[in-house]
Amino acid sequence: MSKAKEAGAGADGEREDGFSGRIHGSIARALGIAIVSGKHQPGDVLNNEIDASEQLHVSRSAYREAIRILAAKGLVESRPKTGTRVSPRARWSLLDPEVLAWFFESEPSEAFLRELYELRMIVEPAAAALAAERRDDAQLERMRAALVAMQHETLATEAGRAADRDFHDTVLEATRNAPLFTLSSSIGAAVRWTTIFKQRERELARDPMPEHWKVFDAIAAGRADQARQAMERLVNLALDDTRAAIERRPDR
Amino acid sequence: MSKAKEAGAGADGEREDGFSGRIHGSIARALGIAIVSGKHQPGDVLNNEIDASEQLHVSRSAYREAIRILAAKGLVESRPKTGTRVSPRARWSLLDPEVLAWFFESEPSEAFLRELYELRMIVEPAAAALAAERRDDAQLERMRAALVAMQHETLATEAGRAADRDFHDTVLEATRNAPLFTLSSSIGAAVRWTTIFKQRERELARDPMPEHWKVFDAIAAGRADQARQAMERLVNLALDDTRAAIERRPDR
DNA sequence: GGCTATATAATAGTCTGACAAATAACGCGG
DNA sequence: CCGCGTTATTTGTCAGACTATTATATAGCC
Repeated sequence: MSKAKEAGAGADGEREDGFSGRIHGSIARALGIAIVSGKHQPGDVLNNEIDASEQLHVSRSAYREAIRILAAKGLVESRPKTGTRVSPRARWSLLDPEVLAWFFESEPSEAFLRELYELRMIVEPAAAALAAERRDDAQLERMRAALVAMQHETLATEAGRAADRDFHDTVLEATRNAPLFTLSSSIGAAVRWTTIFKQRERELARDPMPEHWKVFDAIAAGRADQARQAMERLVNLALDDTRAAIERRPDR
Repeated sequence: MSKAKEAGAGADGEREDGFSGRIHGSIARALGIAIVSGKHQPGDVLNNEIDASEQLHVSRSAYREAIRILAAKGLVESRPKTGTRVSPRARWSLLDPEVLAWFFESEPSEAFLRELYELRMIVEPAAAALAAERRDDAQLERMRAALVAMQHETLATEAGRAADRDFHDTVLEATRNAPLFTLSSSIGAAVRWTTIFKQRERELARDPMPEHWKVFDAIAAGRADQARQAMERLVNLALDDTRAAIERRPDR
């Protein structure tokens, strides 16, 4: 009863958007989702800071910090007198992990998914080829361990998915190319959110292990072209499964 | 005497870091550069908000907003009691346009440049191939116009460089792949900062127009493979010139 | 009448100072 | 030696006032 702030509850407070932690973070998230989902279109002007912060029942500074986050990711742009408006899509940092996550929170469009896979199809095979030339023994060992774990756990368990992630991350790390690593890592993580979806749909999609092992073998043997082709098949396989899952459930 | 704030001047204020505009922006920039240049290493803890904002002669809120920007780009992470610390490099948004710009402000390492070109070498040829399949007439016309302008102005003038940018941007746009567009656009812009450098060094580097026209012709003809190969040669050419410029002036 | 300089108003930007919440580190007691 | 509450430090949040910027409207000038 002492702290009037957040006990509030009832019908007025509208900040029960899930978890939270920091207020500015959750507001940025909420606004970010509203933007990438098209609820706020590029060009739209947001409410001024005073009104907006009042409606959200937060202080102006917290709201402003949220806006700074969105601005840093290219989603909005603020200027005095004009206000804060949603930036054109071309400026959005579409590969930022958080932005990507926001996309996947409100069922991304099929077109966007396709584009993401297309990018993955460009980047990951090339990464595998580089990895074949540059990996060291320790990395190779981590890849093998990850695949073994993945095989035992399958993609149905969290541990299995973690192992999958670990394998791909190690491949990227082995390219010794930092920008490539961050890029592909974001995409991979985002796309792999659909793995759960995919898994839920078709009882168990095609077994991905053979293709994974082929990638591994090629990298271990130092055969760049072979690694590239194997990774191409692997991504294509994932794309097929995801596409099938989407077509079977066009629930919106 | 009324406004005690910014008259200050003299030897105490240390915020003359170039242009500015918004304070939080310039502080984010300054800190960002300090981080990407290695002045603040990953793991390092920044001064607490009160001390830091005092040292910079800004309010705590302005400083906090700067930190939010850096956090949004993955450069730092703050938690109560522990403070704000520089994140491991793996979390940095290396492809964010601003982060990239900060890198290029403090002479990026040769290794980083190499990695960027490597990524460009992966992405841009693939983009050219897609563009060959998907471009429409209007885009084709813009590419031609850009190349004509580029040919007249040469890369020595700002107008010429703008035309170059325009050509590459249109190629990317023609892929009709938004993530690919933002990605390659950032890289291209960043790498093209070195064009000035490159141009300054060798009186005039090799004429880039023939390769540009070959890319254009292939895209116009709808020959994906040919476009890919032409773009490969183009990027390779740029890489060679840049490398030559770096080796000739290892001034730091 | 059309153009330019100026006033106006609306908005983000900044500052100050206080209090709240989280949590790592410490110390106390079992 | 280990668990558990206490404390200190730091970020997080709040409130309200004032400043700077700029788009728009207005008035003045040619």
